Parts: sequence; C-alpha cells; structure tokens
Amino acid sequence: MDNSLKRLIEKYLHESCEELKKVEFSSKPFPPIFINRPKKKEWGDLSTNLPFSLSQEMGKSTSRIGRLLTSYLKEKTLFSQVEFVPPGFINFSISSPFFNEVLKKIVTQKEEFTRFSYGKGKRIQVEFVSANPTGPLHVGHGRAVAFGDSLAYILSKIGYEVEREYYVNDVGGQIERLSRSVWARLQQLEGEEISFPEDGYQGEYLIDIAKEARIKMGDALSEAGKTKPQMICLLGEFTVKEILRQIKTDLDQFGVRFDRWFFESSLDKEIPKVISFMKDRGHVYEKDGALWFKTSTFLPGVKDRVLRRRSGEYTYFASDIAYHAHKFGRGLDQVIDIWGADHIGYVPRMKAAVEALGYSKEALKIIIYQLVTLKRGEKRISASTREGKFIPLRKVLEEVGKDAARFFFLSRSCDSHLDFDLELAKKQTPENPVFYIQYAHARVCSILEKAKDKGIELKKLDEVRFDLLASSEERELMKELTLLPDEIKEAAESLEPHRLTTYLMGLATLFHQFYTRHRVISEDRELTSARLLLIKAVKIALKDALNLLGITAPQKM
RNA sequence: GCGCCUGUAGCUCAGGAGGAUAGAGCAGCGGUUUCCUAAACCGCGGGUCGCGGGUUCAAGUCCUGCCAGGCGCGCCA
Repeated sequence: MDNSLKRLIEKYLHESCEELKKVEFSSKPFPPIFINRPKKKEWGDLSTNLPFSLSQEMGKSTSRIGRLLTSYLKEKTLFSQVEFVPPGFINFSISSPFFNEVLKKIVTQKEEFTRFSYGKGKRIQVEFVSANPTGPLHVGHGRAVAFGDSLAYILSKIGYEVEREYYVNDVGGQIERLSRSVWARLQQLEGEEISFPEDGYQGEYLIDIAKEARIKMGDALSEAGKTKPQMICLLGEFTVKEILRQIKTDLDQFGVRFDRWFFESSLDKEIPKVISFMKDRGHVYEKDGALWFKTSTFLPGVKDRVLRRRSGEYTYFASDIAYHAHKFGRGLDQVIDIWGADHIGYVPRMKAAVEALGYSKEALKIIIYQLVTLKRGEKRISASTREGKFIPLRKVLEEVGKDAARFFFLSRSCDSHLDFDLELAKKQTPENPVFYIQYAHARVCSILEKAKDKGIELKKLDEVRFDLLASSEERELMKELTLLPDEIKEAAESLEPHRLTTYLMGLATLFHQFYTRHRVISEDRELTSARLLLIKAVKIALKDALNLLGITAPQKM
C-alpha cells in the first residue's frame, strides 16, 4: 500500500520530464524532485521548484521549462489546476474528486491507509533507554523512552519488522559500587555506624531496597560461613533485580513494552570470541599488557582504545562491541541506537568497531538526543543518579500524565536542548497542546455518538454526496488528511517523530475551525452524511498519528 | 585546547535536501455561547532569524570566523 500523494505527483513529474527530454533533445539525468507545501494558500496545495533545478541542469530558460512541464501536467485529472509561477515554481491544486476518493479510502482502510511497505522483509532494531540498573529512571530518560518508542511505531508503520531492545549493564564497577552502597545501607539499618562509600550511590531509594533485602533475603545473608564479598555480591544481584523491576514498572506506566532485555552479563563468553575475530583481521594489538582496538584504521588520527585492561578485565567498550556483533549476528538489517548527548564521544569508535566486525557503518545508526535540563521555575536541578538528586520519571508521570509528558518530549527535535520545567509542565496542564489535539478527537467521537443516538444511519460510501463538502474548511481538512501518509513516511525517513506533533497541531486546528463554522448534524441529510464521513476520517487520522506517538486518543474528555 | 549540539517573537519551540511576503503554542489585550463538548473559535500587538564575512539568480537554511550556552574528550560506564 502506498498512499503517498507526493509520490504520485513525483511519478507524473518524471513522465513529464521524459516528454520534455524529447522536445529539448536532452539526455541529462533528472535532478531530484522535491514537492513541498507552499506557504500561502494562493500558491496551491503543493508545489515544486523543479523548473529551477531542471533549467540549471539543461541550460534552458526556467520559464520555458516550467511552461512545458505545466502543459503536460495539466492533462492529469489529479489536478484541478497546475500553474507555472515565476521565478520557477509549479503550483498544484488537487481536484476535489481526488480528495473524495481519499476520504473513502481512509474510512475503509482505517489505520492501514498510512501503511507502507518500504521496509518489507527487513528487520530493524531500536535500542533505547538502556539506563543502568543503579537507580530509577529520571526525567532525562523520559526523552529517550518517548523518542525510541515512537520511532519504533513509525518504522513499523512503513513496513519494517521492528524490535525494541533494552541493554542492561549488569556487570562492572558500577554494579560493585551499587552493591557496596546497599551493603552500607543495610549495615546502617542494623544500627552500625559505618562510613558510606565515597563513590557510592547516595539516593534514598537504596534504603528502601536495603529494607526489602533484609526482609526477603535475611536468611541468605545471615547464613554462616559466607564471606563479606559473597554477601555483597548476593545483595548486588538482589538490588539489580529490584531496580529493574522498578524500571519496568515505570516503563509500563509510560506505555512502553520492550521485546527484549539484553543483559551485558550474558556476553561473558562472547567477548573473547569477538576480540579474537577482530584480532585475526589485524584490528587488535597488545601494548603495555593491555589489548587495544586499532581505531585509527577506520578513523585516522583518532586514539586507539583499550578492550582488555592490564588487570585482565574487559572494558565496557569490549562488551559493547560484542553486543553489537550479537545484534548483527541475529540478522538485523539495521540497528538504531539512541544515546544521550553525554555519550557523543563514543559514537566514532562504536561505528569503527562495527566496520571492524565486517559490517557497513551504515548498518548502525546512532541517534544522539540532547540532554534534558531540569528546572523548577527559574531554578535548575542537577540530575545525578550517583548523588541521588534527581526527579524520578515516575513523579513526572504522576504530575503531568503520560500523554502530556510524551507530547512534551516529542514536540522538539532531538537535536535541541530540552528545558523541562516542572512548574510549567504542571501549570500547563489545562492549556497543553496535547489536550487540544485530544479534545479534537473527543469532539469527533461525541458528534458521532450524537448521530448514532439520533438514529442517523451512515450511507453506503458510493451513495454519499462528497461534492457537498465544498467549503474551504472542508477542503483544507481533506487536504490535511490526504497528506498524513507523506508525513509519516517523512518522519520515518528522517527518524524525526516530532514532525507528527506539528502535523497533529495543524490537523486539530483545522478541525476546530471547521467545527465552529459548520454543523455536522443538520436537517440536510445528504450534507450530514458527507460530513459525518469527513469527521470519521478526521478521527481515524488523529488516532493514527497519536498512536504513533504513544499518546492515547480519548473518546471523552 | 579539540570534537559534537544549540542560538528564530516576552517564554518554549517548529521551519522538511537553499526558494515565493518568517510560523505555532503559551503569556498579553479585545471579542464570540438559544445550536453536535467554550479544554473551542475570531481579531490585535509582537522578529537586526546570536554577530561578521562568503557561495548563489535566491540563505533562517550551505561554507567560514567570532560570541554565548550545553555535552564530551579514561585501562569509568
């Protein structure tokens, strides 16, 4: 299925270019075609600047090319008007019958209307959040949760088989610090005066976990013969498990479900294998008692990195390479990692490693999202897990709700720094854009409900007088609905879910405007039928796009 | 010092592979309800697109130099 209007026009433009070539005796390849929404209504529904680029390519005058192209395109019934406009645009107006056909399609195909098969047969993995199991998720993670989940929905919409994965760093120094921190809390609970580890996790949540541990594993801990390190180790396992349970609960609240939780500890045996694989290819060497990855082979001038320390322990980088080897080994065609900006320096070496493993560096896409600055009014709040001073995601969800939080995270491009002002997020609640959009959906539902109560039966599609939908508000609405497949396609191609929030605002605005100026249910039964179908299509589109953002579309508000 | 990201209305941000007269929400001011939800609609004000050069028929968008903020430059994760 491919309901992209832009693709259709693109096809026509290609055909027209072929005609043009015959007349102008040109054999030059076509420049890429861009179709955009013009800024002003007078410039039609869509426009292209093809005459500009084509004239440059062919060395002919822009207006000659523009006029010739226009004359070919005028043949198409898709357009009610095709106009060449100096200095070099072609503006298209879409014919009403086409819009009417689209309405029928939306109502019959529902959310399938926006489905594509570009990714058919291809497996793509989105790995996101992957927060260390050393504390609850905080607001910063919220951005990754919303972004990754939405991206996964969008990619699956254009036909990819998508897997959501969470990588759990359950080994290494941090887990050791975590274990010692809980141990210290436990000792404190027992009334012992001990100094808290300096590099430990100071958050109060560990006190609760220590209490839990005392109750649930008291016997195991007091068992005779166990050494202190053994007990700390046991306690660590318990703590990781407990924190993961909390993280899962939070994610559940956020409406995210991962297909796989991948544990770093499970890579134990993989790491040496992967390293020897790389060694065989000359990407690994020994120096100062450590094993190094020759990053410089792939990134000239960049420092080489340690894979195995002098102490014999593998670095995080080593297990991350093994992890990615495992990902590609599973037959994934494309891997997308979503990382916070604090990992930016890590990107080049990870890509180099993927190449060293024999995969194209294009197979791994790493999306960096800028960090979230937490504010309460004017005050900045630091967000350190280690120091325990952070606002848990859970608390934000309680305050502003899942839908508003998601919308807030998703309405900005991930390149832009995000100011999350807790005061504002709370205060904003009644005026929040997300409610504006949801309200549009609820309004549609309420009208449909009303129609049902009045016993108005929906006509068969072929009998509906779509030609009655002639007002500018109705036309604009139909146009917006028609462009949803393109919006989704473009959001997927650019990996930018935030485009959909912009689209939704626009669609909701058009609906509210339509609503205030026209009555759906009236004495005119023909008109009523047509409008009921129109708003039904609006409802489908709103819900479809909201779903892709992981935001609910309420029936009532 | 080096690398990446950001700088657009009072605030928070869109602006899509360079295009036609720069957009939205919030905040401010003023209007709209015998009628399907006023969580709405309509109107008004508000901009040297950080600053300077450059490329182009055309620059908020590309290049470059500054300025400001964020993040990163470990045998940490």
